[in-house]
Amino acid sequence: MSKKANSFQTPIGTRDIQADDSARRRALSTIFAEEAALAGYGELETPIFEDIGVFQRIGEGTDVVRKEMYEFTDKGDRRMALRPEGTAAVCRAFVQQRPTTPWKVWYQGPFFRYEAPQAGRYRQFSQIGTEVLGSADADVDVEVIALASRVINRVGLSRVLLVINSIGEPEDRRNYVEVLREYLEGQMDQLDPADRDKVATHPLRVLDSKKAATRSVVDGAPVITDFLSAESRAHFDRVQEGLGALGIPFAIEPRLVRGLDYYSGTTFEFQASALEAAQNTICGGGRYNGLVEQLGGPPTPGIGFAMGVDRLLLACDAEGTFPAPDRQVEVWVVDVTDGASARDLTHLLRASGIAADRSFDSRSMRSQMKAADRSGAALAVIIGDQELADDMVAIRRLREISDQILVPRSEMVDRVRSMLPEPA
RNA sequence: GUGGCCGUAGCUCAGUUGGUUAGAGCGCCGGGUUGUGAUCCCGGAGGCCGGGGGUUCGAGUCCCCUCGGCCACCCCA
Repeated sequence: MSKKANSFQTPIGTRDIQADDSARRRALSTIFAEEAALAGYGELETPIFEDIGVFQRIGEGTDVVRKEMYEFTDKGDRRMALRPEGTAAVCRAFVQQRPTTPWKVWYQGPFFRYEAPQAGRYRQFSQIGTEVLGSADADVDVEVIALASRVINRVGLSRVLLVINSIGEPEDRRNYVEVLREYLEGQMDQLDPADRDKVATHPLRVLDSKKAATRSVVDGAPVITDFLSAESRAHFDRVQEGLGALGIPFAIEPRLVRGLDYYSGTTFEFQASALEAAQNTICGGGRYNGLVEQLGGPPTPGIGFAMGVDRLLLACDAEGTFPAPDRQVEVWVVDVTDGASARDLTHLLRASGIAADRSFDSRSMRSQMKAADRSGAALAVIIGDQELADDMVAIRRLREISDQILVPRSEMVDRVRSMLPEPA
């Protein structure tokens, strides 16, 4: 909500992500990094902003470049844009660095799209993804899909559907689009009015319309899979065979078209059925065999996917899985003298690898004990005037009724360690 | 960009047909005899009722504008 005129809040569609949420995101990114490393992928960091031309290559006709980019002119009069997605930047990096192929990378970070926010959609959002450049082998498609699948399984998501399709090579698609357009033009008056002008500009987009009227027309439409060349067909068959061999369930969806113009060949999406919301695609990707060339590189096949972190976590919430990790401290140091002991002992505990915290501002013992209890710490280390004078500390178990023990200050770390429960 | 719903304490909300100093729960701070928590009891801080304008003797309550939030379309992760 808007506050006083002289205060600020996050821009529309952005938010502050605090402790529990950020810890969860870090955990997800750790899982992803592990799986990527197991499959031989290295992390690639590209700039948050690039020359706007890099992103314009993802499709002059797409909304993403037409009206959703955060564009600006820098002080050197260069036209720049905040990155709206990851693939184009990875291809730019490939062209610039010319690594040996196959080049297998993964990336993570914030992306930006100027859209009206809604469930699972923000202006600054977070994606984790991979790209493989330089191999047209269908087994790469399988490997990439398997990686996404592994991550989805590891966060505990079970109600997820993998749908795949092949939209063929450009020639296949041109033939298909021609037939599709003819079909749609013949049924123009049956289509939902909102979809009619797409027939001329983006007939493929009509296929995934949500309008009931349009859907019934689309149900009878010719399917792309009937227009694939023998080569595309064989590739797609090999992908299906591979997924079957790895035990990854999937469904073929001939109407699955993806929104970015650079896609060709295999396309796929993981859809979370736990999400009632309109944004149930938690991961989407596919092949793009012409993008590197468009960015000034040699003809190079590529494939990759992007996972929407925000949506993935929404799906986890809906399934009640992947809770935020514990970030409780193990020991709370209560010091009712002048705070110097708390200062020194928390430092000592931390240096010994034990998570420790304390109260500040000379709170009363009662207040400090309350804080200790609330913190979730298993133990309280207590120092009063008596302990200080005797060079001792009291250690008390929290979260249960117990007596406290008195130990020499020099033995504190060892005693604390022995009283702490085994790390999980 | 279009449409629907909504905007009262840090959080979740209540505020009767417009009527005196705007409430609750949770949270926070302090206290319940001098140094001990999670229960209980007492007390306290904290709101120009998102902002601006209007109607009225009087507006958190009605009207307009604006900003913001949520959701949907569109698009996409």
